[in-house]
Amino acid sequence: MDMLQRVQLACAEAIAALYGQQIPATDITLTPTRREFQGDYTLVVFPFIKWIKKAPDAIAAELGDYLKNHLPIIADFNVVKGFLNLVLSEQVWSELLEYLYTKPNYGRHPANGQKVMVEYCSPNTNKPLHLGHVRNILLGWSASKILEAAGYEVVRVQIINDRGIAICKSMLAWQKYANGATPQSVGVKSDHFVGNYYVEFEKHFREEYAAWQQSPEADKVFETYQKKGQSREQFFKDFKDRYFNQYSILGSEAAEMLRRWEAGDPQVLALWQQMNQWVYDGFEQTYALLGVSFDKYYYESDTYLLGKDIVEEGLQRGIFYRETDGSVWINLEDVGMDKKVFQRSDGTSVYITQDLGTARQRYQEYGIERMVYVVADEQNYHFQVLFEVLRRLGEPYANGLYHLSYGMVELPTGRMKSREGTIVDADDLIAEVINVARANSQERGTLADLPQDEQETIIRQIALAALKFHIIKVQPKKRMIFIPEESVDLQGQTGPYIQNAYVRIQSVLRKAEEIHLNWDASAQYVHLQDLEKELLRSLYEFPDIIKRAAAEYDPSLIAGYAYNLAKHFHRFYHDYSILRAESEAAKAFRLKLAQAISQVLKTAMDLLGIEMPEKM
RNA sequence: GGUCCCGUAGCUCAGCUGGAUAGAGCAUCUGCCUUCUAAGCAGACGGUCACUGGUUCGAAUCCAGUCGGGAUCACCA
Repeated sequence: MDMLQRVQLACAEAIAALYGQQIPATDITLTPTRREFQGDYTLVVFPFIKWIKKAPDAIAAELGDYLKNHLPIIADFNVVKGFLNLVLSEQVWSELLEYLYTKPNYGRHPANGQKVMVEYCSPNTNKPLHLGHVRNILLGWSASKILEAAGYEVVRVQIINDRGIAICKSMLAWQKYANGATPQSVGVKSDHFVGNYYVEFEKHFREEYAAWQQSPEADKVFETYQKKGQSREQFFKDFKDRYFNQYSILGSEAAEMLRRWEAGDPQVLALWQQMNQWVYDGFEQTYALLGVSFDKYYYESDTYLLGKDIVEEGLQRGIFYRETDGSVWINLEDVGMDKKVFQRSDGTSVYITQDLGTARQRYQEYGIERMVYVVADEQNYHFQVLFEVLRRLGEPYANGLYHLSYGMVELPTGRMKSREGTIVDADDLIAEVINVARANSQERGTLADLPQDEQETIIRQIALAALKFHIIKVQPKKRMIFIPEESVDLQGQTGPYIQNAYVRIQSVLRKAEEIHLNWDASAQYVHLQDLEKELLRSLYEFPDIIKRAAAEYDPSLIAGYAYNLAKHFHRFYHDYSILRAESEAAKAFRLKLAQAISQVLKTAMDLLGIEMPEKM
C-alpha cells in the first residue's frame, strides 16, 4: 500500500545495483515536488556524491532511468540541477482514491496496546476559568484525541486544587457578606458566584490594609523594616503578604478557617463542599460548551499528603539526603539543576512531594506507560525536576513522562492581570464569539429555513470552530498574543474556513444523490489535473501527520494540515466543476475525491475538538 | 548571575529531523456571484528570516557568540 516506501526501497536498490553502495531505505528522503516543476516527489541526489564520484545530474538521470524501468509506479522522471523529480503513474493515485474514499477512519492508526494518561486544565476552585485555561483545555483535549488516533488508549484526568488559603478567602467572604445568597437566588453562574466572593474578599482586604497603613502600628512597622531610601508607598506594596500573614484581621480569619478545615471542622467542611460544588457545577457548564470531558477527577484535598512514603524510600536508598535541621533534599547539580527540598524541617510535604505520590498512584491504578501533563511553561523547571527524580527512583513509567508545556496567553496590552481587570473570562469569550457568529449568520441568511434550535447548534459550531482553531493553530510552546477581534474572525485562516470546505462538499454530495451518477465510472478517469494530484498527495500524508502530531504532542500540526487541505480544496472547487465535469468518469472521480477530502477534514477537525456542520 | 524558551512581511502566525525563487491569514488596493454555498477564488503591495561568525555543494533550519523579549532558580502552590 505505502507507495512512498516502495519508492524509497527501489531507490536504495537502484543505488546498490548501480553503484554498489548500501544506503538504508529510510535515509532516502523524498519531498513533495514544488509546484513549478513537473513531478510528484523529488529525490535530492546531492547527499550521494560523497560516495558516488559523479556529477549530481548524471546520478539523478541514471537513478531515474533505473526507477522508471524497474518500478511500475514510476511513470516518468526529469532532472533539474541535481533534483530528481519523479512522476508517479496515474494508477497509483486512482488506487489511493479508491482505497480511501469509503473509509471514514482513514488516517487513524490501529490500537497499539499502550495506555497514556493526559492531565489537563487542573484549575483552582476559587475563580472561574479564563483564557489561559482555555488554551490548556484545548491543547489537552486535542493532544488526547491525537494520541487516540495514533493508537493509544487514553485516560483524561485533571487534578483540582480544591484546598488552601484561596478557597478559604471565598468561603470567608461568602460567610461575612452574602447573607445566605446562592447562585440560584441571585441568578449568577455558580463558579462566577464563588469567584465574586473571592474578589469581594480581596476588596475588603485592600480596604483594611489601606486603613491600617494610617495607624501608629503601621508607622512603627515602616520605621523598623524600611529599606534605605524606600518610599512609604513602595514599602507597603511589598509588605502586603506579610501584612496578610501577621497583622491582618481578615488574613487571620482566613488562616483560621484553613486550620479548621485541616482539623476537619464539620461546619467548615460543609461550607467548603458547598462552595466547591458551586464551582464544579459552573466548570461543567464551561466544559460542556467547549465539548471536552474527563474520565477522572483528582482532588488535592485527597492527594496532598501523598508521596511521603516515596521520600522515605528514596532517603533509605540514598537518593535523597537529610539536612541537620531535618529537612529532606535531593541534589541535582550534576545534571545542571539545583538542590531541591522534598520535605520541610517540620516534616510536612511541599508541593512536588504530592506529584511523586500521584504519579505512582496513577501508574498503579491504570497501568499507564505514558503520562502527559498539560501545564503552562512557567512550570518547566518543576517538571524537569519531577521527571529527573522519578527517573532516579527507577519508576517504571519514568521514561514515558512528558510535560506538554505551552506559552502564556497574552493580550496586545501585555499579560492578563486580575488587579487590572484584564483577565479574559472563558464564558464571556465563548458568549462573545457566539454572538458574532450569530450576527454573521443572520446577515447571510443561509440557515433561515432551518428550525431555530438547529440554527443555534450550527452557530455554536461555527463560533467554537473560530475560537478553538485560532488558539490551537499556534505551536504550543510559543507564547501567543491573543487579539480578541481576530479570535472571532470567520474568514481567512480560520476554523469556519475549513468548515466551509466541508459544507461545500456536503452540498455537492446531496446534489449528487438527486442525479443519476455512475460512481464506478471513476476508474475510466485519466489525465488527472495537477490540483487533483496535489489533493491526493495531501490525503496520502494524513496518517503520517497524525503520527507526527502524536510523537511531538503538537495539535498545531493538525491545524496547519487541515487548513492547507481546505485551501487546496477551495481552489479546486473554484477552478473545476464536480457535477458538471466534462465526463461521467470525471464526475465520479471528483465526487469520490471530494468525499475523501471531507472525511479527512472531519477527522482532522475532530482531533482538534471542532465539530463540522452539514450546512452553514 | 545560572538554566530553559522565543525573535520570520505593518500585525498574527506557518516553515526548523539542512534542499530549488522563504509561505499563509489579517490590514490596504484591484478584479470575479444568471454556473455544485462568495464564510470562497484570483491579483497587487509587503522580507537584511534579530545580528555576527562557523560547518556544508547548499543554512530561516545545525553549531558558537552577541543583542532584544519572556519564564524560572522558595522549607509558595
